[in-house]
Amino acid sequence: MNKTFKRTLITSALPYANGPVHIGHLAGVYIPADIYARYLRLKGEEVLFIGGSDEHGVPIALKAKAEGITPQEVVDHYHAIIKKSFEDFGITFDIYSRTSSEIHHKTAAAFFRKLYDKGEFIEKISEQYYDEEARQFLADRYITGKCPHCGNEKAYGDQCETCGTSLSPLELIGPKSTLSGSIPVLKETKHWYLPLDKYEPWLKEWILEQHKEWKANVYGQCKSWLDMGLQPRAVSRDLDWGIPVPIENAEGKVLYVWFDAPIGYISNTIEHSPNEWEKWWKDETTKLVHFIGKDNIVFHCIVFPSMLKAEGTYILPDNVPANEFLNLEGDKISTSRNWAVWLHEYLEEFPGKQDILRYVLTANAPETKDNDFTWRDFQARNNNELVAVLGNFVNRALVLIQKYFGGQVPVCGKLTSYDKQTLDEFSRVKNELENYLNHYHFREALKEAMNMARIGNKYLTDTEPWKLFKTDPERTATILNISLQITANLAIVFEPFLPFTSEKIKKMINKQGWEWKELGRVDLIETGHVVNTPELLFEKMEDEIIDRQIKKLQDSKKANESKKYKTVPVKADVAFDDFTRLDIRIGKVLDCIKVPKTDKLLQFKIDDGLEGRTILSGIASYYQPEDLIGKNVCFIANLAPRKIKGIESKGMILSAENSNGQLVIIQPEIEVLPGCEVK
RNA sequence: CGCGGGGUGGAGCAGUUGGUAGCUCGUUGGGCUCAUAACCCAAAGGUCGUAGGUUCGAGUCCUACCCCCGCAACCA
Repeated sequence: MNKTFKRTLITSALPYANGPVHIGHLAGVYIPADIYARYLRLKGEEVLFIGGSDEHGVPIALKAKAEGITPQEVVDHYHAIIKKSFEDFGITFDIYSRTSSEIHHKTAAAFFRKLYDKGEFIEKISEQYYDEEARQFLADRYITGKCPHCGNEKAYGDQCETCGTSLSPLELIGPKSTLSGSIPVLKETKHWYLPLDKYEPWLKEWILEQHKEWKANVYGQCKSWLDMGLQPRAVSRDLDWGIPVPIENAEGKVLYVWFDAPIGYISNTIEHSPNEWEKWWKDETTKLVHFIGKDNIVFHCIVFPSMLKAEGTYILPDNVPANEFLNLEGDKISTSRNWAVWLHEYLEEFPGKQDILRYVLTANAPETKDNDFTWRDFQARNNNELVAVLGNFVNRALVLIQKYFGGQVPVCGKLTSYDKQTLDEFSRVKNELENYLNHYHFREALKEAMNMARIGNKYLTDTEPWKLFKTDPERTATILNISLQITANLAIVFEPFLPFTSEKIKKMINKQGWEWKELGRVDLIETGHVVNTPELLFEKMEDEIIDRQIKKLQDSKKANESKKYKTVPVKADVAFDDFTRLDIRIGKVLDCIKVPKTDKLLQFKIDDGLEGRTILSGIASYYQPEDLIGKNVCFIANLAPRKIKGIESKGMILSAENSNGQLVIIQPEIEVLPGCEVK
């Protein structure tokens, strides 16, 4: 904590190159990282800001297969889009590289090899499902089968979405590969594990004792993991896309993505400065900061540090300011559902308006909890804050100078106590601002920056130079001189947040480049200097533009749903006799309650015309229990009973699954007696 | 009793080590007219999720409960 650092190494999570990047990426990781990097550079500190694409792993391999191209072609495509999006948004990476690069392959392999030679890995042989048709081992997620708990036919190898229990692929009844549809076979495979349990005592000391200052969400997450106890984690996979495991007899095995990806930070540093990269990674006076989203906390706080520790010569992160998630119009951002604002599309539709998005995403950044991005909020913040406060002040100051002094900076006379008070206020805000930035509170920092513009507006309104000009031109000169100095200060203070705007201001006042330490000075622009004709920094955003964006989102969602929905092929024929063995009936819901401690389960008491029965059904997400009471439902009466959550369920309530996954119960068209058979 | 984060005026959020709640936007009224009907001032509006407890005093500590979000090999 009390360490004095000489330089700062900033890393930002490597985006996965199987799709473009959206506002969530920007808000959670890249904008905060960029603000921090720009701020430190402006202070004249030595900074290196690292980014890059994460290009290995199963999903990319699968996407390539599905599209009939090579994985390299997939990542080439998205890497280019992602890289350009970041550039266009002014994310000032010192290097943005990629994990498919040769240098990364070499670095990651060497890293693995060193740990291997040091004996830091455990070797384990286990049985895993293998798809003989696709000729590869299957990740848990790519195996489906019947859930042993609730009987759902479409449970995944890692989890059953219907009853929510987590599974291992071996538990699935009748497993099937989602790749080829074939039945996978168990095959022995050898993998290397990093024994995280070995590092547990050290991690506890390092995080829980020495880094109490980490953000609550980060610290809490780590504590939770450490308290639960750590398990060895596999660092290799059976796959043909990735970095080959660099030891003998390891054909067909690659480094697992999470092992390879963080090493990308190192490789990219080497690529950027091959001769002095070690000063960034192996010198205790370097401050290492990882900017990530909350899904990456465990990798960056527990796994990667353990890797670095095992290697032995690297420094560890000083802080990991992870953000929570950004939602969009009330819904989770989702690539597969196309519920997102894509950066490359935003840039096309709002050319030159990067700073508006940078502003909105910073002002509403999910720093302490998940936040919501809405287009209405986007519009309001643009119109009421950027236009009305910042843009307006700069415009006022410059227009007044044009009007009264022909654009030539007038003499600053004696300062009144009000002038001094204003400037004092300025330095107070400056201190606050720095404090926030130093502690990664970018949302608050931005608010303080805006306060500087507010101070400017208030200053003009209070001093009323337009009234004074006739009677007291000297005083007017002083006021406008100060107003212009304030404008120059705004150019400095907004540089980390709104770099394009800052640049525009500098252009208008016909000046270039100040350092952060000059913030608060009132002699930034000398008397007699000529400023350029002012133009508007921001424009009002009309309703139609916003409405169009909202409509676009809704349309793409709809299109996506109908496109995605495919009628499932009809299953193999069954004999009539088999059909008659199934006893389907109508029952009346006597009572319905939610099963405690579950998300999806409803417990039904059904009048079946006999002694009544209890049935559990996983439809709580779609129905209020009380709404179902008194309804007729269709159920299978002779399904073997099964205990779920300790309650015996006798039968199964039938429902139809809509394209969006919604379950809708089947009801008879008119009221029928409980216990009627369905034929 | 799985774990973590969150639950503060209409909306979005601050509240550092406990001392009777702040900010931005919105609303209402007023002022001003240099400015993109922008700006400035003022007011209204909160029993800080609920119930207990510790304390002279709690949004801030403790206990229980409720609600929202997320939770490891796809995703910031």
